Amino acid sequence: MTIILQNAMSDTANRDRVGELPVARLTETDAALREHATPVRVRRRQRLSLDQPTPDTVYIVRSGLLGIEAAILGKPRQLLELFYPGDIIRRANMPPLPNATLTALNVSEVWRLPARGFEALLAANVDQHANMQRRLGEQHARASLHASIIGALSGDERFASLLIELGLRIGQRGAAGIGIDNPLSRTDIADYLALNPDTLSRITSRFRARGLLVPLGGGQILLPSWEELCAASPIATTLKALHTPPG
Amino acid sequence: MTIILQNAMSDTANRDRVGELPVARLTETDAALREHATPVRVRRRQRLSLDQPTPDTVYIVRSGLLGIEAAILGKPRQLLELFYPGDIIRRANMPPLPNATLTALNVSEVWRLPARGFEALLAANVDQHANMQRRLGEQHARASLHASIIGALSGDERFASLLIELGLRIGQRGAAGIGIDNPLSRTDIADYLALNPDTLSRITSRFRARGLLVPLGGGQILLPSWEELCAASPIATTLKALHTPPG
DNA sequence: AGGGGGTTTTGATCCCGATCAACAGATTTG
DNA sequence: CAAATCTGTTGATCGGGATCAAAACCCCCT
Repeated sequence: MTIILQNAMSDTANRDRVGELPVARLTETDAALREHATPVRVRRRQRLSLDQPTPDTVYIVRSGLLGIEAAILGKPRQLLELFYPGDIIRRANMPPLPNATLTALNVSEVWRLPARGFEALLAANVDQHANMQRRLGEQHARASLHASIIGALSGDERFASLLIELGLRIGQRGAAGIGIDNPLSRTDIADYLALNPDTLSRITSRFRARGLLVPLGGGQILLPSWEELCAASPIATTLKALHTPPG
Repeated sequence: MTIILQNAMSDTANRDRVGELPVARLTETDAALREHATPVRVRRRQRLSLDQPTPDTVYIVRSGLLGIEAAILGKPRQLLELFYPGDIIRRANMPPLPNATLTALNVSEVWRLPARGFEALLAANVDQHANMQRRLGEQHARASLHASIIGALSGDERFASLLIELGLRIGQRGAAGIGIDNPLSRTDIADYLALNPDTLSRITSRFRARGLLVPLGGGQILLPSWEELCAASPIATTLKALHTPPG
């Protein structure tokens, strides 16, 4: 089982992804952006300033996974949003909470460009503008859905929803199920789902017992039954719509 | 106390608002939009379709208060987002949940325009584009903050946060405190804060006992002590930043 | 005044997830 | 290798909000 999965993962070229490609494809749109952008490679856990160097910097995710962390007063840390390849990150789109920081949850590459340059690029090209508008719209929808998830779903349902999201985004279909490489840490997941780590641990045990989740060492997990997993989340179809590219 | 408040409210021209004007001012930007838009006047509780008549219709709020309602499966109905004058509403920015509908929470006026026309307008005018971009960014930030509120704050803190938001947006400063006219129904508030009506009732009783909230008949409420109210929410400063116009 | 239907309130109880504490691995450090 | 530290697990207990049911209050009627 493990071997099959690792084969699938080492074979980067042929892997049959469930969701989007991990690295955004380089289209003409990207090429135009690229000219004005500074590529930044970040390691795991590295923080990116949102207020430096220019007042409003725009980041575009090329590969990897990033997230916005914030904390309210004496409340536990929260992971407000996850960013996947193609996503657009800017301070103005995030709540002005103190200590809001952009953190790489995995080794990632982002393109940094000043807000002015970004706006100018959009103005110059109609297609590009529509494309970015669509992406920003999707991200808004995801933020809104996240509130819905946290507000209405039980712990188990929230966790199932996250697994579905990760499966669609960074999952790789193997013979034994869908494998996910290098996911969030336990604490990250707890902060994202507004649960505490203790509770999350109980939930994962329950999922393991139900056969929905198989931990393979090294931060890799396997989802043996996609159908059952989807049945465990009341918003599976919505997640599929939001996390699968329209193609 | 009541008399003072009603004076303040009947005197529409001179009222000293805490937050934004209830009706967006008619700037040049608006004038350009106006040419391509169909004004729609809606009554309380009226629903607006988001998928009709064109696949992606854009609404711009001119006055009043609207909200997105949605429900997950057997879960209780949720109020995902509130829209104030100047806000931009489009289907693509909302999660593709079944039964997601745009509802007027108060008598309102919106401008309806087809997505294509909206995009074309933005492309034509740089200032307009920047302005809309800023508004959409703010709305995204509010959606994200809402997830944060629901995920991290207690019932009392959530309610205090909502009162602060409403005070900033539609509150009117009077001698006895800040008055709010025609707020959301009990159920609306509960759905927005991800609480159930029973719990919300207990919270309001508590607020009344603490002297933070005075109900005046006819859907009007009074916030006698703005400072104490702000102290009851850990995100008061963030709310002020998001719900006060930069001017 | 007296109904009648809806909403808000209140009381009693329950349950999910938080909290606290102790322990087990894993990783780092001397 | 052992000490230290961080992360994840498990058990016991607690509490905030949910749930259910009944009473009180509104508002509109005629």
